[in-house]
Amino acid sequence: MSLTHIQSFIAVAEEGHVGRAARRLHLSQPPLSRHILALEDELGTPLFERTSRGMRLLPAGETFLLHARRILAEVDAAVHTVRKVGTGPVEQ
Amino acid sequence: MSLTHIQSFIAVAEEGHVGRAARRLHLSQPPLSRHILALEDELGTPLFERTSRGMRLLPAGETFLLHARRILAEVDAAVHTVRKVGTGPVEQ
DNA sequence: AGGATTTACGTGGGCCGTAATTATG
DNA sequence: CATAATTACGGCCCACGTAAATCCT
Repeated sequence: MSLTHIQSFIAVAEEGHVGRAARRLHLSQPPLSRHILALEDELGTPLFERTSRGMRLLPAGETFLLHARRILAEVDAAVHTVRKVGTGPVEQ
Repeated sequence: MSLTHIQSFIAVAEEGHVGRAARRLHLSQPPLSRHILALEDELGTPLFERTSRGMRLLPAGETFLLHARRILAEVDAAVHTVRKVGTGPVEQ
């Protein structure tokens, strides 16, 4: 599992489409598709239903989406908070 | 930033010592040291004070440690929750 | 001088992108 | 047959490990 995989998952979940998500991430489809497959493999369950028009979230995917967003938000918070603490006190 | 870097940071913070943390992570010192340096670079502030006996957390490091643990806990929760959802319902 | 971190440097594995393949309506 | 996802495959980059250097007490 990696933060990149999580970002990829969120993009595909929101676009419902690997191609569009890939453009949004400035990435080509194959690696993006592999990110999703790797996640599904690691989690031991499919996250999307593959249709001929794209990908739709399964229940497990909906659940993971909530967690995924929380993880990235937490990372963001960490960065911003630490930057503030780091540059706040005297900083010799 | 990567989950690996975060794990590395936590290990060094808890051991107060790159060498011991490296053994605990089954990794050699140089990459581990680079993980910390990369984090500090990305966050724009030092996280540890380097002493001749190891490394001690600075205030920014203490702050980051709280967030780091929350991030990994969130990842863990995501994995376990999704595994449950995935294997729960009918699973045709 | 001893114990620690950090830099140099060469190598191997992993990830990307192009191209080909498969699947589905 | 068109559109979407996936697999094959070649190449580059990044991260590791060994070894050397640096720093501090």
